[in-house]
Amino acid sequence: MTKPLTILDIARLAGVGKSTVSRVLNNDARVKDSTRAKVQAVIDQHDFLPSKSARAMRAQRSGVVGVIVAKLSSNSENTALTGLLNTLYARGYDAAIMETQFSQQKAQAHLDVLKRRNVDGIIFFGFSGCDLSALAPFAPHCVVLAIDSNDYASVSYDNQGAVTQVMAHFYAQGLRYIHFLGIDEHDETTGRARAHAYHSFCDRHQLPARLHRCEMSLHAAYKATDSLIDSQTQAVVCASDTLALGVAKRLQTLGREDIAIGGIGNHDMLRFMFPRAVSVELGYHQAGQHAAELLLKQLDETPTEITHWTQPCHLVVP
Amino acid sequence: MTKPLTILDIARLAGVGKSTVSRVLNNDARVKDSTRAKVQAVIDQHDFLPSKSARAMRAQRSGVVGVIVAKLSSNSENTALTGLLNTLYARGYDAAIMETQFSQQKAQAHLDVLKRRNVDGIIFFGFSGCDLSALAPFAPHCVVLAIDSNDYASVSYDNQGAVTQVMAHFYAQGLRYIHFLGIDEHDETTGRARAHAYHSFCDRHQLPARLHRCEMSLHAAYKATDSLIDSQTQAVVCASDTLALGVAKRLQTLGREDIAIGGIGNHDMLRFMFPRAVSVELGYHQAGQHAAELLLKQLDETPTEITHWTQPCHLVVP
DNA sequence: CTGTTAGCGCGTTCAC
DNA sequence: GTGAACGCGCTAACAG
Repeated sequence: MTKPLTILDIARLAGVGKSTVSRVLNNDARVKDSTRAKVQAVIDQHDFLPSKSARAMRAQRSGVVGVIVAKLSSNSENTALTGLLNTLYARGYDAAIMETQFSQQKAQAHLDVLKRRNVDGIIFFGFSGCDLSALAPFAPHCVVLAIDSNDYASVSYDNQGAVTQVMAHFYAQGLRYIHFLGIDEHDETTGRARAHAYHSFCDRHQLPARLHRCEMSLHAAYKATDSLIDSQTQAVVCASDTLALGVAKRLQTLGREDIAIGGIGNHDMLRFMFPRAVSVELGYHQAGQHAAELLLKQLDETPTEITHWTQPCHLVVP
Repeated sequence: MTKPLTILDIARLAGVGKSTVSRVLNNDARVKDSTRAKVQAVIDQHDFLPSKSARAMRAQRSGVVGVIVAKLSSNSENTALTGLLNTLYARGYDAAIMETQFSQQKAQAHLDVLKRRNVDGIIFFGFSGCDLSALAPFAPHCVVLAIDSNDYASVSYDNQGAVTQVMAHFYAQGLRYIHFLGIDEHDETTGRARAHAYHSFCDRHQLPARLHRCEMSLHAAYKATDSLIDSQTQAVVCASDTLALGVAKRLQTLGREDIAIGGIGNHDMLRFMFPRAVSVELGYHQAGQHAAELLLKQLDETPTEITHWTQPCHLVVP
């Protein structure tokens, strides 16, 4: 493990000054072609790589964006993350990814670390009960994903549209007894917004509304099914595909496969296990990309206004 | 957005020298308590955070470890990642996570970036067909996960033991016609090692071996089931829980629920959808932790020998 | 115990 | 076109 070369070593080897090497590295036009070639040759020969630490210190920008997610095992989050990373890589940025496990305390700790790292920006995956005010020191170089915010740029999912599309689908099929399984109101998006869209649809179309809530887990949905359905039930719409999987399993066990199932998230597993179920593609991947693009744009040109983007969704039928 | 304070600002504000502030920051004992308190007060008051870029440059170590994974959406990988991250955070390291999507080319590009970032070490999640030689510049500050290597420290899963445990379980139940669904031999671990363990068990116990291979996907497993089983089949062991889910679904459709199912990976979904299936917990989370610990140990004390660790596994029955 | 000094590797003025 | 000199924020070595 030999000590890595510095820009000065290259300069000496090429018989030029430090700054000339620096210019070559940064594609500065003011270098004679022959000199450039000579320097480049030395660089290639030793495959010299300029230190980003030094560059970061000098330029006051690290080329790193901090990404704070709640849970890497979440399908929505890791899908968005993949889209986001590709966009960042393409622009020469790296990501410092940190996981909060839904703990506001960990989020705060991570933000502190990211501040010391001089990250150029932050992408924050919102979760139920998170405290966005901790992002203040980073504004306007941050984007929040999956929740709305008045204070920061945001990319959110179309919770309202997703539920409405599933409901409209069943409604168009002539179904009228459509029940809904959601999660705690405390959750702004998956909990409150989606339940609200359900009620709203029922009102508009004069449908009998019947809604239950449970924990966001397969088992909870499974158990909640019995108290949600009755002999009239024609369809169950769920606030997420995880819930839909739980409900579908229970309905299968009960032999109630006459009941239609709708979910949100377009999870592979739901389509595979219960092909008859419908789901809504929320566009996690694209939302991730969009969040990254938004952040990068903010880094380039200090923004005039706070931007909000709602990711379009679309129904996926068998 | 006011310009962040530097250690010099703090020194002036506290009426001391730069290095005294530095000593306070690094818990150097040689500071009078009263002075320390005075400096700390100023630090707290302005919630000053020392720049890691500068520190990295000075210390020639960035406090960052590069983590290269194949696919964030993989259950095994993101589970291991979570374990790994917690361990790194606890020791004050951050992770630069990069995704290869199984592309060796991307892996190489990521490694180049990580080298310029002066990362202190690398944790590389092995995938089928990956070229470990690209890690050479980082040795001995790297650990590979999920595959074996003679050249680098590694943490691998007990592929042999996992298959053997499932087989032994079925064998103990008196089952003798146990078939196996695997993936391409080209994959060293999930493909070759697990198939080999199957054959080996059959030989030892004089069981008729019947093995098929398919792509690693729910649908492929679903379709492969028909040609794998026959009227005698008593159990199907799968090289992964994904395959097991595909097979189980097909068997359910066929009404062949007399056939026992065994998988590897202890995936939540398998246990929920098919509670009668058995699976093996490979210890992804712990393997991730262990990989991080191994790397950190190597960073502390330059290692004498290349360490290899096989993560113990255990059967999970209903 | 504490202040002063000298770099770490690089980019960016300035002169030449 | 090119090189020398300076400074980014911090830590280590040396004085006091």
